Parts: sequence; structure tokens; C-alpha cells
Amino acid sequence: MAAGENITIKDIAERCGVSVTTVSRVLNEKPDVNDETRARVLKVIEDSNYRPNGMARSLVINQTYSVGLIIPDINNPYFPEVARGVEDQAQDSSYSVIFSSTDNKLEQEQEVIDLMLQKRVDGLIVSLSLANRDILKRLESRNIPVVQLDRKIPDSIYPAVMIDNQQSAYKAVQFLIDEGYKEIAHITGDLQTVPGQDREDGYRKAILDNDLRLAEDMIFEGNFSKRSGYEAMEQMIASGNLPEAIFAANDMMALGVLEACRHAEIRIPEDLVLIGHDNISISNLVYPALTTMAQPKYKLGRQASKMLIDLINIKQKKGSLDKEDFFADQILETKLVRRGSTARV
Amino acid sequence: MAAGENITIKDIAERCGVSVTTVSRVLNEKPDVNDETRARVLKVIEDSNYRPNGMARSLVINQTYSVGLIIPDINNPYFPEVARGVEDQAQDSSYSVIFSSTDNKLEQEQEVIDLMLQKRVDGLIVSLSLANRDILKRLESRNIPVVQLDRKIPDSIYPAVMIDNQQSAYKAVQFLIDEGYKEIAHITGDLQTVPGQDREDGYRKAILDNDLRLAEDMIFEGNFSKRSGYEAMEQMIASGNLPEAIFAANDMMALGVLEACRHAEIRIPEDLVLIGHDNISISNLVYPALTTMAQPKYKLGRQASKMLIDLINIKQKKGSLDKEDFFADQILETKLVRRGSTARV
DNA sequence: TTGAAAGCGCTAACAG
DNA sequence: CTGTTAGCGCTTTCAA
Repeated sequence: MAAGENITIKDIAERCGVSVTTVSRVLNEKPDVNDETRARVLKVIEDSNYRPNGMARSLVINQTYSVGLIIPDINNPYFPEVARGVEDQAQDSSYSVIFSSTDNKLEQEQEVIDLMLQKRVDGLIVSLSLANRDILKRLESRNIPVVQLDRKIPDSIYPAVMIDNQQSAYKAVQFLIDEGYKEIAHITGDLQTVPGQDREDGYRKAILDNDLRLAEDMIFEGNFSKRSGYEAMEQMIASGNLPEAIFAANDMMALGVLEACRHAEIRIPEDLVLIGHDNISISNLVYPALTTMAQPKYKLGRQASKMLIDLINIKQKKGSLDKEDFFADQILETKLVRRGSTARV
Repeated sequence: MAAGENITIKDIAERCGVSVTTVSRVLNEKPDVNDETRARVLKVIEDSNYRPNGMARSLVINQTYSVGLIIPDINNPYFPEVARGVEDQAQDSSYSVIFSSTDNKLEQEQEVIDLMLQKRVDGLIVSLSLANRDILKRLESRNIPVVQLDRKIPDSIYPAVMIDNQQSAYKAVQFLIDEGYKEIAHITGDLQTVPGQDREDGYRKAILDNDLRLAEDMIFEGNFSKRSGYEAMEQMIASGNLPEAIFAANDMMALGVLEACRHAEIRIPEDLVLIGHDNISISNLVYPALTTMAQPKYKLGRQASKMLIDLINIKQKKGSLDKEDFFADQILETKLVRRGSTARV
């Protein structure tokens, strides 16, 4: 056990008979140091298993090489993959990531951001609740590098990495139409969120662009939860007026539809065709497997991470960030994944 | 934008006309400070939106209030829930968590642990690959607080929070037996891992304890992946000798079984009954829903987090950790969750 | 109840 | 090529 007081750069310097400056130089791979000296120092470092104290270092260089990742819930099937992308990219640049789930609670978001700022993270990747433009404003005024993920809060200066929800929904519906379906219902996501709204817009646009009838009673309001998908399907069944196809604004709701159909002995895809959105991993494990619009979740995380680190580097170089330093939003493509739930019969 | 150089304790002191010591005192809620002074300082802090620099603070108090979480893959359906537990508990104590996925790669594990130690995390929660006892030894010698999660590396001094895999498997099989099934097959997990081995042991024990026939050809080696479950099932089908029930060492493999059965038109639970292990969230979303042994994943994370923080506090108090400071392993109970895949018909 | 001063472990001019 | 010195922003004796 033995306490083994942490060994410092000073100890190394002494053991080598050089100054701490010199040790610092070899630590940071600066050029101006005699090869022989360098070798000696390196050896002692190795032997004593010395690791520089990152905090002390951070304090003086004013950079921690860590970033914060703030998401609604790591348990939400959408986020682990995103998180992994963020982490992998961060690690490539020797950054660490501190993460925090907020359950979309304003107070929580506030709190964890505060905590992270005290820890002096170099920047933040955030997926915030809509109501929180104030937080972003405050971050702006403190000149903190931030990139938004998945959701973009309007009128924020910070760039976002996300998909085009409207276009993606449009493509989903267009696919159904191309397959020959005319009566297409939509189960919306949470309409308090931008993705929820945008996906509904995409649905409407596709219907109209194809000169199909846009019936308001074919639009059912959900909230992205499985249960809401289940209930929407129950409503359709109760109405006695089944559509030919359903576009659910996300996969979880599509799973709810699947379940309701099973109970009602409605066969998918024979009696009703179904498409979801997001391609969460489960969607390939249920039966019938879900046709869906795949979000490049891993890549979203990776790009956001990369963008943030680029921003941090700019700030580090210039001393601060100005409007023109921010990148344009990055919109990644979704991709149709055809599976059983829309199979031709 | 404006750079707005970070404001420091010194600035506050000046604006208040007091010394930094005094400001520090109110910051840390020390008693010895005049109420009136305290109020004044607090006001200025509030007005200037000042946040103390955590790094500087950490440097002197030698504690960062952050812990590292090292797991194989946040994408593995088992871990997000665990991570959430770790995080929630950490947050309750104002700790942050830095996380890292290692894919069970020794080199990765080594690297991220090193990175975290440089950042001076106060402790580590780890779920390491079996081969990595050396890492733990090194951590011990550096007197780092650590708790193991899910898997325990033998002969390590560090406590673990986990389930009793053997007993849990035993209970699963006993349940099948109690339901009246006699021919029960087992698809093992990765036998290079302790959980894989232990679950097989539990299966064997239950069979023997109940005086059933332990047939080696009823044990199929898998590796925890869905595919391996699928293939095992294919083998059973090909052999023309179906069991009455199957215990799959985890849910993913059970999912593979489900799929293979669908292809072969074997009905579950009518023709064959199936139980998995872990209760990953998917298991309730497939059809038929999977009967399984539920791991208290969230709680595992929470307990591990709590144990680690307790350890950190002890170390902080005593200056170092000795053998007798470590807690006993914490073994949490799994619970049978009955669902469709074992429904009586 | 308050402040001066030393120091946490490191980096970065500056001088030699 | 190397060392001296002055901090980074905070806490903590010690004295007043």
C-alpha cells in the first residue's frame, strides 16, 4: 500500500541533477535540449514511473484537454452510439470527455454546465432542451466553444451537427408513395421539439408535392415514446379506418405500432406497411424488422467532437472566438434502410 | 464576443476591498467571517458571475471531484443503464464522471487509465478484460481508489459490485424445471469470461441438483453475440433433436434463438420455451417478449459509484488507503422476469 | 474577524 | 543548451 507521495517534476529534476525547466522541456518535447540530457531525463522518468500532474499543467497553459458532453439521457437508445463517436474522436486528439444526462430538465442542464465550467472543460457538446436559449447566450458571452448536437436551438451563434429532419421525413414518405401507397398516416414526435415539428412538416410536404390528399385525421400526435405509438395505433384501429401505410416519427413509436397491431391481429407488412425513423439498434431485432431512416449516429458524434476541437484550437490560437470563427452547421444525410415492415408481399 | 478575460478571486477581492483570503473563506463557507462582509462578497460574486477555477482549487486541495468510468463499450446494451447509475450517484456528491470505452483491448485500457490518472481523477470504476490484472496491481501500488464493476479480476485487492452469475443461472434453470421442463439446453456465453463460465456452472449445478440428465450435447458454446445464439439454435434444429427449453446465457443470444426459430417455424413458447439473462431493454420489445433474469444495472452503477466515493473519502481523511479500508464485494440480486417466451400454453 | 505570505506542480519568458 | 524567476488561481498556516 504505502502512501508513496506523488512524485513531482522537481523530484525528477533532482534525481537527474538538472533544473525543472529542463525536465519540463523533455516532457513537452521541446527542441532545445541536449540529446544526452534528454536521454538521461527520460530514463529517470521511466524508472520512477513519473506522470506529470495534469492539473498543474492545465492551470498554467489554461487548457484542460477535456470536453463536456451534455445529453438528455445516455439510456435513450439514440445516444450511446453518438457518445461513442464523440469519445473516439476526442481520444484521437487526446481529449477526455465528461458526460452528463439531464433528462431535458432546465435546472439540471444549468447545473451540470456550471459544474463543467468550473472544471474548466475546453468546450461543450450539447443537446439541450428547446427552452434553453438562455444558457447558450450565457455561454456565448463567456466565449466558451460549443457545438450543438442533434437539436439546434434557434438564434444561437453556435454551430450544430445534425440531420435535416424535414428532408429525411420527406424521403421516408416519398419512399412509401413510390411503393404505391396512397393513404399514409403519420404519428408525430413531440411537437415541442424541433425534430418533431420538422418531421411532421416533411410528411406534409411529401403528401402535398405528390398531390395526395392531406387529411388532418391521418395525423396522430405522439411524443416519441413507444406508448404514444401504441396509443395512436389503437386510435386508428378504433376509428375503423386503417391507412395503407404509417410513417412514425421515430422507431420507438413504430415499435408501439407493431405491438398494437399484434394485439389486433393486423399483419405487417401484409395489411399495413410501417416505416420508422432513426434506425436505433433495436429496429433490426424486432419482427418484422423495421424499415427506417437511418441516422448516422456515430458519425454525428464524431463530427461534433471534431468540430468542437477545431473550435478549441482556434480559440487557443487567437485567444478568443469571434463570430466569423464559427463553422457552418453540418447536416449529415440519413439513409433509407429497407426491412421487413415494408416488404412487398 | 469579447474575450472577457476570466475573472479571478483576486478581482473579487479588489472589488470588495478585502483580501483573497476572505473571499476564499466565503467561497468555502468557512465560519470565521463577518456576516456583513460575507454578504458584501457574496453580492459582488453574484454580480460578476464569478466561478472559482476548479483546477487551481484542485491543485491545492489535491482532489478533483471527478472519477473515471472505464467500460468495454457504451454501445453494449448493458452499459448505458449502468453508466446512468454511476453518473446519478456521482452527481449527488458533486462529482463528475469521465468515461471511456475500451473494447476490452488491453492497450486501450492502459492508455485511458493513464490519461485519467494524469488528469488526477480521484478514483476509477472499471470493468476490465480478464487479462488485465497487471493494471490493477499498478493501481494498487499507486494507492488509487478503484472499484470493479460487473466483472471481478481475481486476486485483486479492489472490491467489486456485481451479481452472482452462478446463482442467477441456477435460478433461471430451476425456474424452467419448476415449470415442468426436463430437457433443457444451454447456450453458453464467452467461456473466456468469468460470467460465461459461472453461468454455465450454474446451469450444470441446477440440472444435477434436480437429478436430471446432464447431457453434454445439450450444451452449445456461444460467445454472448446474437449470431452465436442463432447458430446454436441452427445446430439444434439440424440435429433433429429439440429440447423442451433453452437457457441462453444472455439476452442477445436469446434474440438469435428467436430469429432462428422464426425461420424454422418453431413456435415460442408453444414448441419451445426460452429464457435469457440480463434483461436488456430490448428483451421487452421483441415478440414474444423474453423471459429473463434481470440484472439491477442501474443499481450496480449506483452502488459502485457510492462505494468509490466512500473509498475516496476515506483516503482523503487518512491520507492513504490500506487493506482494511476496502469494502467487501457487493453482490446484488438478479430477479426473474416472466414474459411471453415462457408463457404457459 | 481579517490579511500576508507561502506554496500546490507545472510552464514560459528571459538571461546566461 | 540550461537555469532563474515569476507566475497560473486557489487554499492554508500564521500573525495580527
